[in-house]
Amino acid sequence: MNNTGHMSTESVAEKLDRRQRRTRTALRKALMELIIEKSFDAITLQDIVDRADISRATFYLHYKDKEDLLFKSMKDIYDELASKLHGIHNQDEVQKAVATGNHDYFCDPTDFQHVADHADFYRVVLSEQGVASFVVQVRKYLAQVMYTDFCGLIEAGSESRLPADFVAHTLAGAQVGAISWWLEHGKEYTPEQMSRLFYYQMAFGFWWALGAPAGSPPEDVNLD
Amino acid sequence: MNNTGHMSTESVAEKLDRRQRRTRTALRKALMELIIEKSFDAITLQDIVDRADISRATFYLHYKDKEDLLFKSMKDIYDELASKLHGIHNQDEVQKAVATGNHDYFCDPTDFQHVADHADFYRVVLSEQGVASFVVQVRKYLAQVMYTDFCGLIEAGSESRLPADFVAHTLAGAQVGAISWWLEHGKEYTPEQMSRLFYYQMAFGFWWALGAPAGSPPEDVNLD
DNA sequence: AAAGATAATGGACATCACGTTTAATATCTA
DNA sequence: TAGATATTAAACGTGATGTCCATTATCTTT
Repeated sequence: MNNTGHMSTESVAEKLDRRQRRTRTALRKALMELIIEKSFDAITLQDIVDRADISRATFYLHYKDKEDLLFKSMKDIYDELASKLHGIHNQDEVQKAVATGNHDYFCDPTDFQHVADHADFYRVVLSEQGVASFVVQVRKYLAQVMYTDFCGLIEAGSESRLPADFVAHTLAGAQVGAISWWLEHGKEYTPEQMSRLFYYQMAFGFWWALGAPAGSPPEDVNLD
Repeated sequence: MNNTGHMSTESVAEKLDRRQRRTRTALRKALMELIIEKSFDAITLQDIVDRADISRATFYLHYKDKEDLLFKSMKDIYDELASKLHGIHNQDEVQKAVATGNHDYFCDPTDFQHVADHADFYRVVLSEQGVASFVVQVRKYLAQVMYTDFCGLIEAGSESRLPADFVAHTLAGAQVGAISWWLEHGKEYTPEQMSRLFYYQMAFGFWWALGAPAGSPPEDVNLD
């Protein structure tokens, strides 16, 4: 644990010794390969170093254990998504979108495109054989992004009928559900189509989605 | 693995030797205690048998490994939920509800009440320290229940604008998100209130939830 | 290209949890 | 009570873990 910095991989990769870069790359590649072959729990440290062709002693010079490797590997993918979403989802953008009536803002295929780019990884890691911490982290991250959106939306003048963070976490869960469904059953849909399905569903509700008569939603929510 | 039948626990408990009943009860109780104390991965088999005061040899007479014990223990809780939902969610009931305009049917606190009854368990097992297979199983189970509802709803005469199984999986994910949020941040809400929040959110969509102008939803969905 | 610095290596090691086996003991059911 | 069956402690082999060290390979810098 003497060489393991806390900086994001790519950004400072140049500062690392070429040998260290090679080691880390090989280990992460090996883990990603293995994780789409069998469940994370079933992967042994020896599996990883064998696949990477790195000695076990070297592994411990870089990572604490296989969880540590997993988290730092996931961070790469996670950062990629974050950087794609960065700059898009902030209160200014939301208010601009609302002001101009730009629905496309809320119907953005970035998320689904990102998942499609890492389909094998997400399919496994979000599955029953997957990693609980990752599933939950993804949901929380999405919830946070959505919360920003909704706060911007509310700032734009509307008065929320339900707690914004409740809505955010609910929608984040919905998106994880949609993604999981997509990876397992919805292969015929493109990322663009998925984002449209998802937006329509969440924006207008299931009565509309199912073409059923909803009755009038209440003007105010009374929880008593 | 010679004594481990496939039947649900309670129903045939009487047929087991009293000693076997005692052993299994002790082991399941021990696991449930441990699982709310630390992550499932961190629980060792020795922890379980120590807590249960059962010898390790005996454990293996009943269960294959700790995963096996977990799944059979979870099945108790799972069956409890299933039996509560049984009879409520079938196409006849849905059609009756739609025909009589009974919104309460879709706004049923059973799920949230069940979660509240096992709050400690769900809080841990749905968390980052939790068990991926359980999170996914719960979501899939809820999706299946909802799918039945929606098929009944569509049978009742409406024409769906979005794929019913997509809607089901999305809503199931949303409910998991709502439950997780509730267990961590929404303690002030009762199960009844949660079911109301959830119904309103999912039934009428986030534009309504946030009190923002939605514009008109499209009459038909065009995915091209 | 050489020298000094640093990383990777294989191998050995103690440790731990696992899963199985045994003969003896405790507890059930009939 | 007797026979059947479940539980038990103890010991064992196995395989994965994490650490250490002396040696070798590879880098970076000059």
